[in-house]
Amino acid sequence: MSQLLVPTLREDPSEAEIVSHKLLLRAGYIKKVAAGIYTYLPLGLKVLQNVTNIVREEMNRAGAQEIFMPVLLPAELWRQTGRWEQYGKELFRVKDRHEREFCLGPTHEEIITELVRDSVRSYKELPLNLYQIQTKFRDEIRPRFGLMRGREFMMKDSYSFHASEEDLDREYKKMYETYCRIFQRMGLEYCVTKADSGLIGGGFSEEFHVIADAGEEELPNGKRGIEVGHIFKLGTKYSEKMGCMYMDENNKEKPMVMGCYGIGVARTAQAAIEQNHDKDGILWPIPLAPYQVAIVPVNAEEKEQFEVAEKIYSDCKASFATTGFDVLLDDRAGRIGAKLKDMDLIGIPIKIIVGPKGLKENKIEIKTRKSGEVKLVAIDRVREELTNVWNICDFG
RNA sequence: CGGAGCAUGGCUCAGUUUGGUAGAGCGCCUGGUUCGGGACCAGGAGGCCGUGGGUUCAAAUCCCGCUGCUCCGACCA
Repeated sequence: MSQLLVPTLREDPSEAEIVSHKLLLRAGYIKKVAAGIYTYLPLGLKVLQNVTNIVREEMNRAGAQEIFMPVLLPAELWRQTGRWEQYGKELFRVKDRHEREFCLGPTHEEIITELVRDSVRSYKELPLNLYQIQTKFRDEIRPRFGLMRGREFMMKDSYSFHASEEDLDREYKKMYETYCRIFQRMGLEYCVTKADSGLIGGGFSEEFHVIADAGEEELPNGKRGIEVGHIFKLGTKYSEKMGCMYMDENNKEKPMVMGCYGIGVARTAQAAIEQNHDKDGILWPIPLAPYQVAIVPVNAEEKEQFEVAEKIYSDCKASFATTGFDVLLDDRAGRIGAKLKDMDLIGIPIKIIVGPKGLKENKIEIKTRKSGEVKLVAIDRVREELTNVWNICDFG
C-alpha cells in the first residue's frame, strides 16, 4: 500500500456538498479535472470494475451479447431520427478537419439500430439483446454531486430487438429481473418506479432507484432516490425512422420492436456510498469494496509483525484467486491509529490487525468495519474465519 | 440559461471593510523522543494571492472586464 496512490484528506474538500461526494474525494477515489469530469484513482477504478463485473455477469447470464460502439458518432445518423436537432445543447458537437459534423455519444439508439438494420434480415435471427459498457457524454446544464451527474460518465446500455410486442414484453421482464439481481448482488436497497421516457422516447419505462436521502428525485413513498437504472419499451420508434426491418414467416417486411436498458455505473457506486456510510467514512457492501480485507500490522517496522502480516496476505491472496475479491497489505510506516482511520475512511469491510498483544498467543484480530466487532483468531485459522464472513454476501 | 456565492502554498481557511514587502492549522521533508485508533519537540521546503486591464508613490485588498468552480431552479443514467 505504501506505493498505492490513495491521497486521503483529513478535511472535507470545499467543492463537495453531499456526503458521498465528500467521501469519494476524501478517501482518494477520484480527482476532479473539470466540472462533471473526473479521474478515477486506483481505488475508484477498482470499485468501478466491481460494478461492471457484476453487471457484465448478469447481462451475459440473461443472454445479452457484449459489443463496443464508437464514442465519436457522425451527425448523419442522428439526422435520420431528427435527434440531431432535438437533442439541443446537451449534445457535445465536434467537427473533423473536413468540417464534417460529429457528436460524442450521449446514448446509442441510432448506432445500434443501424447495426442491426444492416446485419439482421430474418425473424429467425431475432430476438437479439446487445449491450456495451462505455463512457457517455452529455453536456449537462448543471453537472453536480461528483459522479452523480457528470458530463462524462460510464454507462451500461443495452438494446433489444424483437419480432413482436409480446416478445419485447418477455425480454423487458427478463431485464427487469436482471436489474433486480444486479442491485441485489451489490447489496443495495432499491425500488422501482414508473417513469417518463424523456428524449429516449417510446411507450413505457421504469426507473431503478437506490434509496438515499440525497437522491435527486422524490419517490412516491416520500423517500428520496438516486436513479441508477432505467428500462424502456421503445416500440418501433427508431426502427421505423431508420428502416430497421425483418422478414416474418409470411415473407412480410415489418419494423423490429425495440427495448433499451441503461445502468449508470459510477453513479451506482456513489449511490452505494450515499446509502452506506457513517461518521468515519464509507461502509462498502462487500462486493463493491476496492479491497474486501486489509491487513494492518500495528507497527510495520517490527519484523515479526510484518512477517506474519505478509504471510496472511499471501494466504488471502491465494484463497481469493477465483473470487474476484482482493486484499490489501498496509505496509506503511505510520502509526496504527492513522492507518486504521484511513482504512475506515476508505471503507474496507474487514481489517486484520497484527499486533504484539495478539502475537503473544499466536493470534490476530479480525475487525469488521460495519459493526466494529473484534474477534481474536489463531493465525492458522484466519482463512476459515474469513469464509464465514463471505457467506453473508451473495456471490451470484 | 436565470438567481446566489466563492477563487490566497498539496488540503481547510484567516487577511480584503479602513491599500504599506503574505499568515495559521493540517499535510510534506530532516533529526530526535515516542509507538494498539489521526503522538510530541526542534529545524526546513513550498505562494507572480484565478486571469487581463485600470487607479495609486504603493494593490491579495479599490474599480472594470474575462475565466473557472460551488449551490438553488428547468433537463437526465
